[in-house]
Amino acid sequence: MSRDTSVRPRRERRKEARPAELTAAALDLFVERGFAATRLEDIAARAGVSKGTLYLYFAGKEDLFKAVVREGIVPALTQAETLIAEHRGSASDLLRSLIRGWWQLIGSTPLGGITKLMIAEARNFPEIAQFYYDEVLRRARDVDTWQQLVFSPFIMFAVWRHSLACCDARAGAPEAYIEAALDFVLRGLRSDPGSLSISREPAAAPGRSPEG
Amino acid sequence: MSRDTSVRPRRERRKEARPAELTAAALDLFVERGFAATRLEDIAARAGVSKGTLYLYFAGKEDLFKAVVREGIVPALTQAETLIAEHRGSASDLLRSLIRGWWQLIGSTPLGGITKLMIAEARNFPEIAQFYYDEVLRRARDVDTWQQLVFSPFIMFAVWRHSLACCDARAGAPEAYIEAALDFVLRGLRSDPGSLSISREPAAAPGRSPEG
Amino acid sequence: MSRDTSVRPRRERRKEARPAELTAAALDLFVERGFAATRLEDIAARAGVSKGTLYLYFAGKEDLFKAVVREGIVPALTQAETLIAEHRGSASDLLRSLIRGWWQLIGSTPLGGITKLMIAEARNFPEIAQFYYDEVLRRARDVDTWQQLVFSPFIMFAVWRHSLACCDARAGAPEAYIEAALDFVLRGLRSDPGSLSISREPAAAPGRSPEG
Amino acid sequence: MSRDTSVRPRRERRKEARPAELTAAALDLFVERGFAATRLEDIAARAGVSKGTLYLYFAGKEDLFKAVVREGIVPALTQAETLIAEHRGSASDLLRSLIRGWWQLIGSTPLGGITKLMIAEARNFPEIAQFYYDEVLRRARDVDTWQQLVFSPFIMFAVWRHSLACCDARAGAPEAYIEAALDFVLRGLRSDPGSLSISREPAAAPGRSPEG
DNA sequence: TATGAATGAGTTTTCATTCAT
DNA sequence: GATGAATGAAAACTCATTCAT
Repeated sequence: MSRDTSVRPRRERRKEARPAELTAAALDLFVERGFAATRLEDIAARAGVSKGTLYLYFAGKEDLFKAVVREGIVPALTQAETLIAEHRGSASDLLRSLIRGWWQLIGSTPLGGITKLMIAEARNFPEIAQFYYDEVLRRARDVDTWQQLVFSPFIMFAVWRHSLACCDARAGAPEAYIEAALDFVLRGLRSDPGSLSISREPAAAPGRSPEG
Repeated sequence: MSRDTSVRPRRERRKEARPAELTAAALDLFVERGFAATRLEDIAARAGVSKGTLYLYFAGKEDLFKAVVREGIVPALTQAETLIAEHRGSASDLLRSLIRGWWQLIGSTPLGGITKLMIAEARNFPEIAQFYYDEVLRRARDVDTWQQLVFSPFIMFAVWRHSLACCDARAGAPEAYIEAALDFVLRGLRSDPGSLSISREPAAAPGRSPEG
Repeated sequence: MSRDTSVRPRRERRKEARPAELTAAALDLFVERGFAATRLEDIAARAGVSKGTLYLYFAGKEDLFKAVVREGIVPALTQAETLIAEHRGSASDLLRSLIRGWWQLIGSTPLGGITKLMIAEARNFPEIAQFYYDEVLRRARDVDTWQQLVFSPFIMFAVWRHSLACCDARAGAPEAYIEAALDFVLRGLRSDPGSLSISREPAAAPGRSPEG
Repeated sequence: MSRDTSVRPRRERRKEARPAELTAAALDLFVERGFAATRLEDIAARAGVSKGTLYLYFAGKEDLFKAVVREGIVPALTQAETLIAEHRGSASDLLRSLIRGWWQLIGSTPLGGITKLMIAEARNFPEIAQFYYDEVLRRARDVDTWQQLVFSPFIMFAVWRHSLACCDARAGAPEAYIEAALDFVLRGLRSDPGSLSISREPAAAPGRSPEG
């Protein structure tokens, strides 16, 4: 019951929310400035707490960074897996659903910045990069080169939004881009039946057109 | 002419080469670790000079960073412009030439890291990002959405090589990827005559197939 | 009388015992790590209370420290004075009784660490050091140089047990050491009649052998 | 040639002297306040340098501490060994020489504080304590209990000077104490022929009086 | 020019102390 | 009374920058 929560003392409610508030603040700043250039004090200020409070929840800057990446990735993975598992329909429909779902849950939210973050910090944090690689990228790359081609316009777009987009005066219509990119990618795949094998079902078997 | 240089006293030769040696060392480290996490002392050490020497050629860390980006971009631009200007043939041939040239001169060299660097530092260095955007990206984006789609596999690939590639055990054959990506992209463009307008000549006018 | 206490509600009993539980925990940790290196949180944890509770009984870290020293010293002094006052017999018997009593009540208990604590912190807490000096050391030193000589083996031993003893693999038999030291010291005093004047009575007058 | 040194640039001369200047300053403050309560900035100030300079010579506070102990102990050991090796005469003469030499080189100098430092910090720095124990104390303790008894008046005295002595208004005449203690100790040993075995020569064999 | 010792401002981190619950 | 989340002053440590040599 929600009444239960509303009765809880404010302090306690805060204590539970704090880690998420802190990682949210940290995500924004890490994505914007990078790990080294972000001051812990700024993260704390953005989360509305003092410097010391941060250390009640995280062992240090690096630990906070890891939490940011982990928390940013895991929910996204769950979503994607649900989407794929529940999908009934053609492979190209699946791709469309996946990308659109990604845009809603990740691409258009602060989580979209994680990719930029990983790109920028991968070599400074090999373990985290490995984790990201294993959990997020490996499966896609397991299949074949085409996966990279298929996804790069979308990844590129997410990274762009968190870096050089600030130099681009034109507002841009993200959704329009996404749709155009989908068309483009599906056209690129069309004459290569069997190359679209995101779903691991026979649906994507050689000889079968991705359009189903 | 080159004999002239070889006869010069070593000191003098060194003096002229210094800035380039320093920016080369800085490029490597900035790309690997990012701006904030790179220590000037490490750059100096890699260039084989002392920390103080750096200040004889650059006003400070930020100045060095700007020099790295500028020196990394300008020659690439010159090359690309030459390639485009001298091109005689179909638009899709031009694209192939451009990408292959880019791979040779930029993608496969340390300069390929500049893109990652700009992605990571754009928001910390708005002026440099603007410079990069104006000189490198604007023209391509001036035309239409398709440009992004066309280039993202290649940009993505370059960025990849300087970040998460370290987690990828498989060696990978860069050239094979480039060629596959070219085919993919050209196929994506095929049914949209007129959308390929990289060269600013009538060659890319609507109604004309990229294949010529 | 003691039944009275055992009937009291647990809370209340706790309340009265708290200060002693806290100083006991503090004594252990101050002796082990020194004042500055001991965290209030660790003391609280060892006493089984929260950090805040400490402030209900002591004004702060320094106040707690003073209480530890005071509580550690006063009972010992009372004991020693009782022993001396009640003593009937030779001066050397008194010394034996004193040292053996000290070992039972102080040397072999956590209170033995107080000496080490005072040695380590005297210059950081001049007032407490002065208090310790006035109450514990002055009288002994009032007489003459011999006092120091007589007591140093025992003081040394107590200090040792709380510092470098941890490096000594050999278990050691404390009581044997104490007895050997007593013999040694009494022998050192023997040819110097009158030098043993711990008790402030004429018993220790010149010309009288400590053996009586 | 001393002229050689005098010609050296001031900077360089300084660089060589710095570590010793810093450990000297650190010794004073560590002995006075203990490790945890001593601020690195105070050490630097006492040595006449800035905080950062300290880190050019020592990896951190703990490293500096180790250097202080090591540098304080090693020369003392060398001296003691030379004294023992060169000694010709009775065992009790050797003891007198040793103690007097110790007083001159250690006891009366800042190095005398090392013992207090080790007593206070042994449990916080087990490795250093072990080093101190192995190098300084083991040999003496290897023989028998008597060693502790023999040396405790002197050790105690050194410790005293660096802790509670500040509470003692009376100036005190150190040398007089040392001499009195020597007499006392030798008397304590006298009736136990053979127990004085500091020198490892037959001179100290059982049955032979320490007086030779 | 070139060096590298020295600096000190800036950042992370710790922990005694407070106070709302 | 008791708690423990929150605070912020203080201390360790880093590193861009300066400057005497």
